[in-house]
Amino acid sequence: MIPERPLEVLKAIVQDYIQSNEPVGSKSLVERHSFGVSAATIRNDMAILEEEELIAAPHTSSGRVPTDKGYRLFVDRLNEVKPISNAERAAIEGFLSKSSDLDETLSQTARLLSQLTNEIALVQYPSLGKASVRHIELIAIDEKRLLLMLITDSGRIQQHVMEVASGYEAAVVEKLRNFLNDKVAGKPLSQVNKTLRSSKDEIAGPLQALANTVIPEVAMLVDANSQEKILLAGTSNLAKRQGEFPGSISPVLEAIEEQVVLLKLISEMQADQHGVSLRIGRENTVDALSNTSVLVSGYENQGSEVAKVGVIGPTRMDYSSNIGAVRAVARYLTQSLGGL
Amino acid sequence: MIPERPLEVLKAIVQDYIQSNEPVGSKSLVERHSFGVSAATIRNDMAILEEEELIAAPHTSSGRVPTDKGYRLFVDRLNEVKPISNAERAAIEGFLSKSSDLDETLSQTARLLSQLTNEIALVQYPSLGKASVRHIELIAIDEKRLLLMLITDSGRIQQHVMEVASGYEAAVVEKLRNFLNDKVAGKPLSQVNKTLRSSKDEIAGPLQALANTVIPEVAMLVDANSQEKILLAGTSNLAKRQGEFPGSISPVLEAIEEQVVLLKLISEMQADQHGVSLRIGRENTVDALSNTSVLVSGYENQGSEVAKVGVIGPTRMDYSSNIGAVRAVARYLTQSLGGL
DNA sequence: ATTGGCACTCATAAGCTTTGAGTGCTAACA
DNA sequence: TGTTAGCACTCAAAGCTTATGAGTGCCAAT
Repeated sequence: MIPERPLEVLKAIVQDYIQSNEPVGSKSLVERHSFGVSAATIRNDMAILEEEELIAAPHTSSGRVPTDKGYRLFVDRLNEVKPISNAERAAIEGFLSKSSDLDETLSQTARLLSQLTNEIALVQYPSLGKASVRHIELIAIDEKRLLLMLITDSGRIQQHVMEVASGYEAAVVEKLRNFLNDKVAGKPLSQVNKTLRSSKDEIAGPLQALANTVIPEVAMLVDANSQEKILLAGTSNLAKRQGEFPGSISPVLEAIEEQVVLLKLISEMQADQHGVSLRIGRENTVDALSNTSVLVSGYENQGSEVAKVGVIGPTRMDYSSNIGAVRAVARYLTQSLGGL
Repeated sequence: MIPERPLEVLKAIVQDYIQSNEPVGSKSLVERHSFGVSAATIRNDMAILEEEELIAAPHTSSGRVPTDKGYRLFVDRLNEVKPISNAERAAIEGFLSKSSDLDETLSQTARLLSQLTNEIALVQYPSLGKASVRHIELIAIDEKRLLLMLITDSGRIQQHVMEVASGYEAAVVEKLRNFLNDKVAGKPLSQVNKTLRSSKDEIAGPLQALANTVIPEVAMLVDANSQEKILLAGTSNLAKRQGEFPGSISPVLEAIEEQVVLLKLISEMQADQHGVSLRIGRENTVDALSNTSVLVSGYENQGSEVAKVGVIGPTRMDYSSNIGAVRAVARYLTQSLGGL
């Protein structure tokens, strides 16, 4: 087990390094913190930390830098989450109270979070997998076109315009709409397709033709929309921190823009005791993100988690503040969704 | 007037510089092109070009680099637009035929264009200012909530969930929907609010309470959605070209993420004879974009231009290819919208 | 366990020289 | 008049050397 003081030293190293972006040495440590011991003693402690691979020296004789493992221990055991300031709280409340629909709310949230943290913010759209159908709507647009809508209890609304080969009567459309809603309203999305398939036989007479056109489209909507979606904001924040990446930042940006990769990554992340989930450096299975940390928290609707919100930045990020910000934004987002 | 050969020299300089990203000198010019004259002669021509501020020397004795003015002359008078390759055409057709709804189509388009050009792609959502109402829909979600939808002929669908203080009856909702559609269907958005305001008096009896709640929301939807919106893709393409920007790229990214700025910029741009519009370097009024070129083309729906699509990249971009790509994508997008 | 002392390391910065692509100019040439 | 060869000149970039200094590891003393 690592004794107490070396852990304090690690904490100091992480804090100083996050602040200065310079490898931190024993001398500057004793100057900035009151350990009550000399630099030589700190050096001994640092040797222990290096032995444990919690810190590393970029060059034989330079200061030390936390490793991924060091950041991990810092976050898990040494870090106190910094609560957001009143000004920040006010900013969040002001921002989120303004927005009206889901799209608006989410994109505002992304902007807000990127401003609060100075990192790239990500906001996942409420996952349809966990949602239920609130309502299906079928609207005649003109003689040959129908608008099909799928509204979920998470507030997400999906629509699709479809061509109908032959004309149709308003009454038939009405009937089909009622039929569909009877069958699937309230049902979780995952069951919609099955339910519809098994009740196809119940449809008779004039409804049949239209139903044959519409039902596959409903299935398509459900499937297409199980495709998750992520919003990003604040890409320029990464560009500012160029220096913290060994090569170029462009592979990082590429990986982030590749939604599939990101979605897979954050879907694997489960909240810890702080209510957030964090992947540090190489803990991210994605190679391009080996110098970044991903920090997310879930937000809820109707009492259950529907998606994630968080930030991506260099491993050398201000975990204390960012964890606080992400948590706060997730909470306010949950709250704000309740009002939609 | 500038004589013929110097113009040819300018053309060669632009081409070589775009290819190599190195200031180009007289010797390498005569090597790579067959001017039939010696390097000394080319030097004389280059002196003319420099006199006209079409090229400039980064340092007293280095090769020359085109100025914004030089690029401008190149694009306007010397450049042949390179038609897209068959492979590219196939890619465009493949991509766009797949997509179903507007959101999907536009975000696919952005990705596609960024891949074709290796620049940042931008796609503006169809402007509502120019659109008309196709349909207004009012749907009961549950006892206290209504979903209001505004569908425009550009295919854009806007929705808003609203709380209704008191309960209401289905028949009333139905009546109000019909009333609204009678009044504004087919009307341009810009007239919706006025029309509704002036016909408020016609509403009587049980409709009135609900109408008083709904009509302001319609107005809000119309207004909120006159807000334009831009999609971006391929931000990482800029990061790859770091070197071509004097300072950091982050001000550039910031400016681009600031939608208001971008919208203003592209709204000022009017198509030229090629069907595209181009701002080179300082021609962009935005300071942060003084090292970038913005290239856009309009796309149409229902026979009239509804929004723009284009790319942003360093002034040293491949204008020949990019103009071709942007034009092609705009054309296919127009085509694809017709099918939605 | 802690400390002062000390030799050692090595990235960084500064100063210096070399290199070479490229220029502008001039005088000769067609 | 337009073109060319020749030449001195410029200057960024690359390479080299040296100086600096923050920081280390280790050891003997406390």
